[in-house]
Amino acid sequence: MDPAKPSQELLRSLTDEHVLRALMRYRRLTRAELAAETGISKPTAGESVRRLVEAGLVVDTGQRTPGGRGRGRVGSYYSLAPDVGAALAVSIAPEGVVAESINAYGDLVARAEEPIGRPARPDDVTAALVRAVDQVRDLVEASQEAEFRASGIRPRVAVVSAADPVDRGTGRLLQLPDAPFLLGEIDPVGVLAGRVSGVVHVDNDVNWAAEAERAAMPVDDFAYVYLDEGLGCAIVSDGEVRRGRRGVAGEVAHLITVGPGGWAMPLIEVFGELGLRRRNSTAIDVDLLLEKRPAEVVVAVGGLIAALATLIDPEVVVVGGRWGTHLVEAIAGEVSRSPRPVRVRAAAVEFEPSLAGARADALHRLRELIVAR
Amino acid sequence: MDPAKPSQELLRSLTDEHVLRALMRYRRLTRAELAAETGISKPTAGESVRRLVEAGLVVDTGQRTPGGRGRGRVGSYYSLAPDVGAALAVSIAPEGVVAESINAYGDLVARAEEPIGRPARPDDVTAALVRAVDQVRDLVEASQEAEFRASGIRPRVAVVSAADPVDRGTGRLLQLPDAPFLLGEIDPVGVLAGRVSGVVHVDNDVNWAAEAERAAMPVDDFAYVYLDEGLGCAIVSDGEVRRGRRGVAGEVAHLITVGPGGWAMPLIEVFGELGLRRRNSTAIDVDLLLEKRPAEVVVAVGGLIAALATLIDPEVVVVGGRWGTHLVEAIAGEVSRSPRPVRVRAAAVEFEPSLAGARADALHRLRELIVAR
DNA sequence: CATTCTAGTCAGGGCTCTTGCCTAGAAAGG
DNA sequence: CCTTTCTAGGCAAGAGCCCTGACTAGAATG
Repeated sequence: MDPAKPSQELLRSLTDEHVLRALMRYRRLTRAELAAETGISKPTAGESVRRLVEAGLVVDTGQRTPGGRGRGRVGSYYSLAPDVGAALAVSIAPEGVVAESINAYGDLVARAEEPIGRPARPDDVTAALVRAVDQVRDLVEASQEAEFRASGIRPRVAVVSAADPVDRGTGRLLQLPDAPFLLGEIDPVGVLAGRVSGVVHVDNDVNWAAEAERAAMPVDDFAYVYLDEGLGCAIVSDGEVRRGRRGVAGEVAHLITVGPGGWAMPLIEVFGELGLRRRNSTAIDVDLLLEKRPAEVVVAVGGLIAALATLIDPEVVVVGGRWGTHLVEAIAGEVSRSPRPVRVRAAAVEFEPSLAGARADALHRLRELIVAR
Repeated sequence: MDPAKPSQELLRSLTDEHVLRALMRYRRLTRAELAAETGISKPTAGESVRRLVEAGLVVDTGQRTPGGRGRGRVGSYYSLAPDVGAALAVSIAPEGVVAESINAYGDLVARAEEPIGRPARPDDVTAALVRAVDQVRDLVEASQEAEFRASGIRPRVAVVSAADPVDRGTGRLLQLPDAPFLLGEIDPVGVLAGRVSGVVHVDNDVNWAAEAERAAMPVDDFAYVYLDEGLGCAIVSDGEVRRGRRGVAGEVAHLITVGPGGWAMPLIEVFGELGLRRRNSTAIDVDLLLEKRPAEVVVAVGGLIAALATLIDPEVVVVGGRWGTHLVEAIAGEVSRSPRPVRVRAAAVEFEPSLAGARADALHRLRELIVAR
């Protein structure tokens, strides 16, 4: 049965959920403010606060409404208890690992960055991941503010962005045949399992970048094309990132497009054909590409975007990645001359887009955990 | 706010919804059976029945529990009131129009078929649509069973399948440049608006066929490739048909694939190149194609499926349509030799797949209307 | 020091759900 | 034919949740 079973308990839990969400949003509220904010009556809101304090989810901050509000009785501010916990957001890229601890308000509690030497070997990447996460834990532990100390040491949930295809079922990084594979066979779930009390959720960095883009703009159907050392693509349909069966939707290296001379050819081979792949690596040589800016690359990407436009009918195609952002205008021009033109523009979220998406999801998951009990 | 506001009214409506859904499923139940089935207590279930009878949504059938059940007091059977209404499911294809009236149990109440002469001109199609729908209404009206008469004359919702691209916003048929366009500029919403008391929902026939396929098998991510006079493709991701911004996701005629001689070329042009398009029409000549079975067509479809596999990562690609079903094995063989093989099989729903999908959606929408009040 | 004004509580009441018991009434069995 | 058995449905009591409206506590204002 889809709809929840009707019961008084359902009502009560709904009330508590409203109160908790209001506190997540406004950080601290008096009982009266809670009632006004949630639309619940004052006695009911007060009763809910009493329950939640008893359950340890909400605390009296000790703060009182300041005189500045005018006359009247002073109110007690309540907020979420420190031990509702924190979430971990991690970005793993060839340049390095970034780990952040986020509390239920969405505040950044601690952050650590660990560079990775070139070329990135799987063991180095795993080691950097461990160092970054442990450093965040230490930072939280050393924090002066007691409220953070209790909450962040062992995150309740972790969300990881990785710059390679990720298996949707296992969370492991996946080497697809002949496609750029930047990090190697990392298993973030295994590494983090002991350091997180709950779920470790891993996904591809482009999917997270698309998630950040989605949150930043009111478009329900778009594609995010990521053009950097690796090639990536994320699909947002009906307002959600669509990952496909195994989670490798948008792994476009093998998409057949127009190659040099008009031949049909997989996208990744275009770069090989033009001598734009790094020696001893499947990665694209971005510096060389930006120096030469070959028209063939623009045409090939145009073929990719035409395929996206045809198959998923996006409102707009967002282009990101180091060389993607540089060539976005040439690509848009190429697409506008195709038989099915579609709007093309550069990504709106420019700073750490993948981490931004992972962070937003980590916050969302943490809040769900708190509300669900 | 996402979660519903807690209130006593919410509980009551949830109870009523449970009762209504149980009646939709089991057709007739006594109060005691309703309580057992929904898990709600007897007095509450009884009270809900009283409310729903008063609201006119439920009626005492007059039937009583037969002695066959053993001793004990006889119970009264309740079922949905006849005037909860019916839904209309319509399929518009070049061969003709089929219209069906469906009641809230999912029973076929009436059905009419109207052929269309070749070639199908827009006016003929619209006329056939009108005739079919009116004939269904007359059949319902003439029905001996009073219960159907009251319910089906003016459907509460209509779901239409059309064998051309459909604009998601307006429900109109959409001519895409140079793609096969079989029916012409029909406006089913305009035609049916006066004949239906509620919404008229139109979508492409391949999307509906995919919907029927989805209901028939436990797969959340697949693509449905439809190969007939027109070329179509539907994408099911995370358990739902994804239509894209305008609703023309999967209009694959212009997808770039491998053409004769290895040249990159839009899929539809492959058929022109091979002389497989009908004279004075954008449609594919299916008989000729099935006679010649050119290897180039299999290769071109293989390119389409490779693009689908790459971009949306389906668990399986389902092939339907007149020549698709005949060539499915050759296509599967071609795909299995590609660098990203994916399972390919023929569609499971063979009889009127589009109508089956539209019918299921019509039923779903009708039930939602009844439950929502 | 009286007034004003707000946070929080209390009292009363309505509604929904549940449990447990009772009644109606037909079939089964002697 | 009468008693027993057994189930559908109703009734009564009670608990829980939410709401309205009134009241109390207590600080700032003037």
